[in-house]
Amino acid sequence: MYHCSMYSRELLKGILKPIILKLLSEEEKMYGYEIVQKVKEKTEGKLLIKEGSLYPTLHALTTEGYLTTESVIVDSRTRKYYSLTNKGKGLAIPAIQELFDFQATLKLIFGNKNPAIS
Amino acid sequence: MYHCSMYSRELLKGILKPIILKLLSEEEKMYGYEIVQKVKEKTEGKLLIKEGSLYPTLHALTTEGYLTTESVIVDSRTRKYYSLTNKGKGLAIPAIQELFDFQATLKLIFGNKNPAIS
DNA sequence: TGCTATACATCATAATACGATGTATCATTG
DNA sequence: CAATGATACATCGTATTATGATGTATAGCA
Repeated sequence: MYHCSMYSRELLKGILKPIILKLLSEEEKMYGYEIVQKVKEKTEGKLLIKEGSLYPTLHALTTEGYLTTESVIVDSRTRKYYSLTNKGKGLAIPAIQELFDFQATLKLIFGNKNPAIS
Repeated sequence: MYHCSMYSRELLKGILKPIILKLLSEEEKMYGYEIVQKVKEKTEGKLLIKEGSLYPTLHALTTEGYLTTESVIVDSRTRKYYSLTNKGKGLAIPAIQELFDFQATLKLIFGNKNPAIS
């Protein structure tokens, strides 16, 4: 079997990068802590991004050229704003589409709520 | 931060076990190859379970007491049927519910198809 | 004869979310 | 005033797991 899922291996494992890309495609620029709060708010507390996941991922996306950063001091605390580069916007579109499709595919399997367990 | 997502770490990484549990809660008993085909069929070819993933997972679920097996020879080829134990049914219900919720939560973030990229 | 489908299996690897841990400031509250 | 919790960043080792590669074997078809 040479061929794979329509969905990349990364997607099946991880939804963090797509989430970041999705939020940044809606918000222009955001800082790490804000992303954590936004996801919490959007998902009604059901999805809590961990710092140990988020910051390394933001760094990775930046290193790969998908994000740029801008540091701002607010109330003596550092905020590191992230925004999509053009390359990042190019990545965001298929990534978001992919996860949208993935969500729809899950529904094909898990759509009906009540399992038929005898 | 002591507390986690509503969703288990396993879920965020893997959807294979829930898929198996879901199918076996609908079908009574299935063999490995049949599961691969069923997922392919249900998802219109978008999700292709790999043998390298499926068989080890079936073995693990069996070892953990969630599945029982029954081997049958059909056309000189072995079919190993798997079915849920009572313990397995107990696992299936929350696992399916969890993935159903997860799917709905993804929709909260990725629900609107068109990203607002300027 | 070779290819595809059926049908099982194992193993090493790569990817990544997380827990634990650390630093630092500010606001609140007993 | 001291303690707590929220804000805000960071790093690192670990555990988990889907997959590719590989192997065995039968059946059917071109």
